[in-house]
Amino acid sequence: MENFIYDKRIYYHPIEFAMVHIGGTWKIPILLALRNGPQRYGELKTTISHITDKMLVTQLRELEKKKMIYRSVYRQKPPKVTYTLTVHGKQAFAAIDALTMFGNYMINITEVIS
Amino acid sequence: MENFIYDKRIYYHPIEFAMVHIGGTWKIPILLALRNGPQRYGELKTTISHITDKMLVTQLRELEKKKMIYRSVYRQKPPKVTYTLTVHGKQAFAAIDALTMFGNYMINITEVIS
DNA sequence: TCCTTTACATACAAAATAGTAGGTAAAGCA
DNA sequence: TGCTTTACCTACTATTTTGTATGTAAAGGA
Repeated sequence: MENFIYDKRIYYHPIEFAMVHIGGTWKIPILLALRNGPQRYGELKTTISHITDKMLVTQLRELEKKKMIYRSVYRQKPPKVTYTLTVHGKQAFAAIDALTMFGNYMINITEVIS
Repeated sequence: MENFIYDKRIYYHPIEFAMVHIGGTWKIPILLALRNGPQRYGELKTTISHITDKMLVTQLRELEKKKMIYRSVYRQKPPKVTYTLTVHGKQAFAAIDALTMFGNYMINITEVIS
Protein backbone atom coordinates (compact mmCIF):
# COMPACT_ATOMS: atom_id res chain seq x y z
CA MET A 1 0.00 0.00 0.00
CA GLU A 2 1.51 3.28 -0.99
CA ASN A 3 -1.32 5.72 -1.46
CA PHE A 4 -4.72 5.67 0.07
CA ILE A 5 -7.75 7.76 0.87
CA TYR A 6 -8.99 8.89 4.25
CA ASP A 7 -11.69 11.43 4.97
CA LYS A 8 -11.94 12.35 1.27
CA ARG A 9 -8.26 13.21 1.01
CA ILE A 10 -5.53 11.30 -0.77
CA TYR A 11 -2.26 10.45 0.93
CA TYR A 12 0.90 9.47 -0.91
CA HIS A 13 3.15 8.60 2.02
CA PRO A 14 2.65 7.40 5.60
CA ILE A 15 4.32 10.56 6.83
CA GLU A 16 1.49 12.70 5.48
CA PHE A 17 -0.87 10.60 7.56
CA ALA A 18 1.38 10.92 10.60
CA MET A 19 1.31 14.67 10.14
CA VAL A 20 -2.45 15.02 10.26
CA HIS A 21 -2.20 13.39 13.68
CA ILE A 22 0.65 15.33 15.22
CA GLY A 23 1.18 18.24 12.82
CA GLY A 24 0.30 21.88 13.23
CA THR A 25 1.45 24.24 15.94
CA TRP A 26 -0.34 22.81 18.95
CA LYS A 27 -0.89 19.04 18.76
CA ILE A 28 2.56 18.06 19.96
CA PRO A 29 2.56 20.53 22.87
CA ILE A 30 -0.79 19.08 23.93
CA LEU A 31 0.42 15.49 23.72
CA LEU A 32 3.56 16.38 25.68
CA ALA A 33 1.47 18.09 28.35
CA LEU A 34 -0.54 14.89 28.77
CA ARG A 35 2.54 12.69 28.87
CA ASN A 36 2.77 12.79 32.68
CA GLY A 37 -0.87 11.94 33.17
CA PRO A 38 -4.36 13.33 32.54
CA GLN A 39 -5.00 17.03 32.79
CA ARG A 40 -8.13 19.07 32.89
CA TYR A 41 -8.93 21.74 30.37
CA GLY A 42 -7.85 24.65 32.54
CA GLU A 43 -4.60 22.95 33.46
CA LEU A 44 -3.73 22.42 29.82
CA LYS A 45 -4.38 26.09 29.21
CA THR A 46 -1.79 27.16 31.75
CA THR A 47 0.66 24.34 31.03
CA ILE A 48 0.80 25.20 27.35
CA SER A 49 1.94 28.78 27.15
CA HIS A 50 0.51 31.10 24.48
CA ILE A 51 -2.29 28.80 23.44
CA THR A 52 -5.74 30.34 22.98
CA ASP A 53 -9.08 28.77 23.83
CA LYS A 54 -9.92 28.39 20.19
CA MET A 55 -6.74 26.53 19.35
CA LEU A 56 -6.89 24.38 22.47
CA VAL A 57 -10.48 23.33 21.87
CA THR A 58 -10.15 22.62 18.16
CA GLN A 59 -6.98 20.61 18.60
CA LEU A 60 -8.41 18.65 21.53
CA ARG A 61 -11.44 17.81 19.41
CA GLU A 62 -9.26 16.64 16.53
CA LEU A 63 -7.04 14.53 18.77
CA GLU A 64 -10.13 12.99 20.31
CA LYS A 65 -11.66 12.23 16.91
CA LYS A 66 -8.42 10.52 15.89
CA LYS A 67 -8.43 8.48 19.12
CA MET A 68 -5.18 9.95 20.37
CA ILE A 69 -6.80 11.20 23.57
CA TYR A 70 -10.09 10.73 25.35
CA ARG A 71 -12.31 13.13 27.21
CA SER A 72 -13.82 12.44 30.63
CA VAL A 73 -16.61 14.61 32.01
CA TYR A 74 -17.29 14.86 35.75
CA ARG A 75 -20.68 16.34 36.53
CA GLN A 76 -19.82 18.68 39.36
CA LYS A 77 -20.53 22.09 40.79
CA PRO A 78 -18.20 23.90 38.41
CA PRO A 79 -17.77 21.43 35.56
CA LYS A 80 -14.64 19.31 35.36
CA VAL A 81 -13.27 17.72 32.21
CA THR A 82 -10.04 15.80 31.86
CA TYR A 83 -8.09 14.65 28.85
CA THR A 84 -6.02 11.47 28.79
CA LEU A 85 -3.71 9.85 26.26
CA THR A 86 -4.86 6.66 24.59
CA VAL A 87 -2.52 3.85 23.54
CA HIS A 88 -2.55 5.36 20.07
CA GLY A 89 -1.58 8.73 21.44
CA LYS A 90 1.34 7.19 23.29
CA GLN A 91 2.56 5.68 20.03
CA ALA A 92 3.37 9.17 18.81
CA PHE A 93 6.15 9.68 21.32
CA ALA A 94 8.76 7.69 19.44
CA ALA A 95 8.38 10.15 16.57
CA ILE A 96 8.08 13.14 18.87
CA ASP A 97 11.25 12.17 20.69
CA ALA A 98 13.12 11.64 17.43
CA LEU A 99 11.98 15.06 16.26
CA THR A 100 13.15 16.59 19.52
CA MET A 101 16.57 15.03 19.10
CA PHE A 102 16.86 16.23 15.53
CA GLY A 103 15.74 19.71 16.60
CA ASN A 104 18.38 19.81 19.30
CA TYR A 105 20.99 18.66 16.84
CA MET A 106 20.10 21.48 14.45
CA ILE A 107 20.08 24.00 17.29
CA ASN A 108 23.62 23.00 18.21
CA ILE A 109 25.02 23.37 14.72
CA THR A 110 23.14 26.61 14.08
CA GLU A 111 23.87 30.09 15.36
CA VAL A 112 20.95 30.61 17.63
CA ILE A 113 20.33 33.34 20.21
CA SER A 114 19.42 31.95 23.62
CA MET B 1 18.04 26.43 26.93
CA GLU B 2 14.33 26.22 26.29
CA ASN B 3 13.45 29.10 24.03
CA PHE B 4 15.65 30.89 21.60
CA ILE B 5 15.67 33.14 18.58
CA TYR B 6 16.70 32.32 15.04
CA ASP B 7 16.15 34.42 11.94
CA LYS B 8 14.03 36.93 13.90
CA ARG B 9 11.61 34.27 15.08
CA ILE B 10 11.18 32.85 18.57
CA TYR B 11 11.09 29.10 19.20
CA TYR B 12 9.71 27.52 22.33
CA HIS B 13 10.61 23.89 21.72
CA PRO B 14 13.27 22.02 19.71
CA ILE B 15 10.50 20.41 17.67
CA GLU B 16 9.50 23.77 16.22
CA PHE B 17 13.06 24.13 15.03
CA ALA B 18 13.06 20.60 13.64
CA MET B 19 9.91 21.46 11.73
CA VAL B 20 11.36 24.45 9.91
CA HIS B 21 13.94 22.00 8.57
CA ILE B 22 11.75 19.10 7.52
CA GLY B 23 8.22 20.52 7.72
CA GLY B 24 5.86 21.46 4.93
CA THR B 25 4.57 19.29 2.14
CA TRP B 26 7.74 18.79 0.12
CA LYS B 27 10.91 18.79 2.23
CA ILE B 28 10.66 15.19 3.39
CA PRO B 29 9.88 13.85 -0.11
CA ILE B 30 12.95 15.70 -1.38
CA LEU B 31 15.19 14.34 1.38
CA LEU B 32 13.90 10.82 0.75
CA ALA B 33 14.54 11.18 -2.97
CA LEU B 34 18.15 12.08 -2.22
CA ARG B 35 18.60 9.25 0.25
CA ASN B 36 19.97 6.85 -2.38
CA GLY B 37 22.44 9.36 -3.73
CA PRO B 38 22.63 12.72 -5.51
CA GLN B 39 20.07 13.63 -8.10
CA ARG B 40 19.87 16.38 -10.64
CA TYR B 41 17.06 18.88 -10.76
CA GLY B 42 15.17 17.17 -13.55
CA GLU B 43 15.45 13.78 -11.90
CA LEU B 44 14.00 15.12 -8.68
CA LYS B 45 11.11 16.53 -10.65
CA THR B 46 10.15 13.14 -12.00
CA THR B 47 11.02 11.17 -8.86
CA ILE B 48 8.76 13.32 -6.70
CA SER B 49 5.32 13.04 -8.20
CA HIS B 50 3.00 16.07 -8.27
CA ILE B 51 5.67 18.59 -7.32
CA THR B 52 5.75 21.82 -9.30
CA ASP B 53 8.84 23.77 -10.34
CA LYS B 54 8.03 26.51 -7.90
CA MET B 55 7.78 24.19 -4.93
CA LEU B 56 10.83 22.19 -5.92
CA VAL B 57 13.00 25.27 -6.35
CA THR B 58 11.91 27.05 -3.20
CA GLN B 59 12.29 23.96 -1.03
CA LEU B 60 15.68 23.13 -2.52
CA ARG B 61 16.84 26.68 -1.77
CA GLU B 62 15.63 26.44 1.80
CA LEU B 63 17.23 23.05 2.37
CA GLU B 64 20.46 24.41 0.94
CA LYS B 65 20.38 27.50 3.15
CA LYS B 66 19.88 25.26 6.18
CA LYS B 67 22.85 23.10 5.11
CA MET B 68 20.72 19.98 4.69
CA ILE B 69 21.75 19.58 1.05
CA TYR B 70 24.31 21.11 -1.25
CA ARG B 71 24.15 22.16 -4.86
CA SER B 72 26.77 21.26 -7.49
CA VAL B 73 26.84 23.01 -10.84
CA TYR B 74 28.46 21.40 -13.89
CA ARG B 75 29.12 23.88 -16.69
CA GLN B 76 28.00 21.90 -19.70
CA LYS B 77 26.16 22.07 -23.00
CA PRO B 78 22.72 21.89 -21.42
CA PRO B 79 23.38 22.86 -17.81
CA LYS B 80 23.59 20.16 -15.15
CA VAL B 81 22.96 20.69 -11.46
CA THR B 82 22.92 18.02 -8.77
CA TYR B 83 21.73 18.05 -5.20
CA THR B 84 23.32 15.96 -2.45
CA LEU B 85 22.55 15.34 1.21
CA THR B 86 24.94 16.77 3.79
CA VAL B 87 25.71 15.10 7.13
CA HIS B 88 23.10 17.37 8.66
CA GLY B 89 20.55 16.30 6.12
CA LYS B 90 21.24 12.68 6.90
CA GLN B 91 20.57 13.37 10.58
CA ALA B 92 16.92 13.95 9.71
CA PHE B 93 16.30 10.33 8.79
CA ALA B 94 15.97 9.06 12.34
CA ALA B 95 13.01 11.41 12.76
CA ILE B 96 11.70 10.74 9.27
CA ASP B 97 11.78 7.00 9.87
CA ALA B 98 10.06 7.35 13.22
CA LEU B 99 7.36 9.44 11.56
CA THR B 100 6.96 6.82 8.86
CA MET B 101 6.51 4.11 11.47
CA PHE B 102 3.96 6.15 13.37
CA GLY B 103 2.13 6.93 10.14
CA ASN B 104 1.98 3.25 9.27
CA TYR B 105 0.73 2.44 12.74
CA MET B 106 -2.09 4.95 12.40
CA ILE B 107 -2.94 3.68 8.92
CA ASN B 108 -3.35 0.18 10.32
CA ILE B 109 -5.69 1.16 13.11
CA THR B 110 -7.70 3.49 10.89
CA GLU B 111 -10.28 2.67 8.26
CA VAL B 112 -8.47 3.74 5.19
CA ILE B 113 -9.33 3.12 1.54
CA SER B 114 -6.42 1.65 -0.40
C1' DT C 1 20.86 33.17 -36.51
C1' DC C 2 17.49 30.36 -34.62
C1' DC C 3 16.25 26.13 -32.02
C1' DT C 4 16.45 23.03 -28.22
C1' DT C 5 17.37 21.55 -23.58
C1' DT C 6 17.95 22.27 -18.67
C1' DA C 7 17.30 24.72 -14.68
C1' DC C 8 15.37 27.84 -12.96
C1' DA C 9 12.28 32.76 -11.65
C1' DT C 10 8.13 35.65 -10.88
C1' DA C 11 3.42 37.54 -10.46
C1' DC C 12 -0.76 36.34 -8.95
C1' DA C 13 -4.54 33.50 -6.90
C1' DA C 14 -6.31 30.04 -3.87
C1' DA C 15 -6.37 27.39 0.15
C1' DA C 16 -5.08 26.18 4.66
C1' DT C 17 -3.93 27.48 9.25
C1' DA C 18 -3.83 30.45 13.15
C1' DG C 19 -5.19 34.40 15.99
C1' DT C 20 -8.61 38.08 18.12
C1' DA C 21 -12.54 39.34 20.46
C1' DG C 22 -16.36 38.42 22.41
C1' DG C 23 -20.19 35.35 23.98
C1' DT C 24 -22.63 31.16 26.25
C1' DA C 25 -24.19 27.11 29.36
C1' DA C 26 -24.55 24.80 33.67
C1' DA C 27 -24.92 24.60 38.52
C1' DG C 28 -24.23 25.55 43.22
C1' DC C 29 -24.22 29.41 46.54
C1' DA C 30 -25.07 34.05 48.83
C1' DT D 1 -32.33 36.22 41.76
C1' DG D 2 -27.87 37.26 40.53
C1' DC D 3 -22.88 35.91 40.90
C1' DT D 4 -19.04 32.94 40.07
C1' DT D 5 -16.38 29.31 37.98
C1' DT D 6 -15.16 26.13 34.36
C1' DA D 7 -15.27 24.75 29.86
C1' DC D 8 -16.24 25.76 26.08
C1' DC D 9 -18.26 28.17 21.02
C1' DT D 10 -18.57 31.53 17.02
C1' DA D 11 -17.73 35.21 13.69
C1' DC D 12 -14.29 37.50 11.73
C1' DT D 13 -9.56 38.68 10.38
C1' DA D 14 -4.75 37.91 9.52
C1' DT D 15 -0.97 35.21 8.17
C1' DT D 16 1.28 31.45 6.02
C1' DT D 17 1.66 28.04 2.68
C1' DT D 18 0.79 26.12 -1.69
C1' DG D 19 -0.55 26.09 -6.56
C1' DT D 20 -1.10 28.06 -11.55
C1' DA D 21 0.60 30.11 -15.41
C1' DT D 22 3.98 32.00 -17.84
C1' DG D 23 8.64 33.69 -18.69
C1' DT D 24 13.89 33.64 -18.94
C1' DA D 25 19.09 32.55 -19.32
C1' DA D 26 22.85 29.93 -21.08
C1' DA D 27 25.12 27.32 -24.52
C1' DG D 28 25.99 24.19 -28.15
C1' DG D 29 24.27 22.53 -32.70
C1' DA D 30 21.72 22.89 -37.29
